[in-house]
Amino acid sequence: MGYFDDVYEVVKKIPEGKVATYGQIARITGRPRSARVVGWALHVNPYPGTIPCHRVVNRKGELSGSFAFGGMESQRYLLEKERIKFSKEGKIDLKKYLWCPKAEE
DNA sequence: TAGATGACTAATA
DNA sequence: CTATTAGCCATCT
Repeated sequence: MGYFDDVYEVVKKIPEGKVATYGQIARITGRPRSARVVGWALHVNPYPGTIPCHRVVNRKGELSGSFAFGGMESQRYLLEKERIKFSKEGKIDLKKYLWCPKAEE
């Protein structure tokens, strides 16, 4: 399905202990303005065992509000399990945990 | 088929 | 800082 596959390819590459934003994935996939499509791709999430949706957050580093895994609790749990900590407001410190694909590749 | 919706972001005022 | 507009593409009605 076109663009969705690109999104999945990128999201699958997110290493443990790191998070990525929709906009970031959108740029990597070559569509800097398709952040919505990224969100939709994760929303349908056809490969829940392959797509680490919990590592994808919005630009502010917070959870997206409508999680498709079993609630944001699961997302928070999974992230904390990967050494990612949340601030009081339930946000992630992007300064430390934001994935740097350029450095990875 | 056409119009509206959605886990978003960036630019502009 | 907030509010509004536009852009993207798959899916639903």
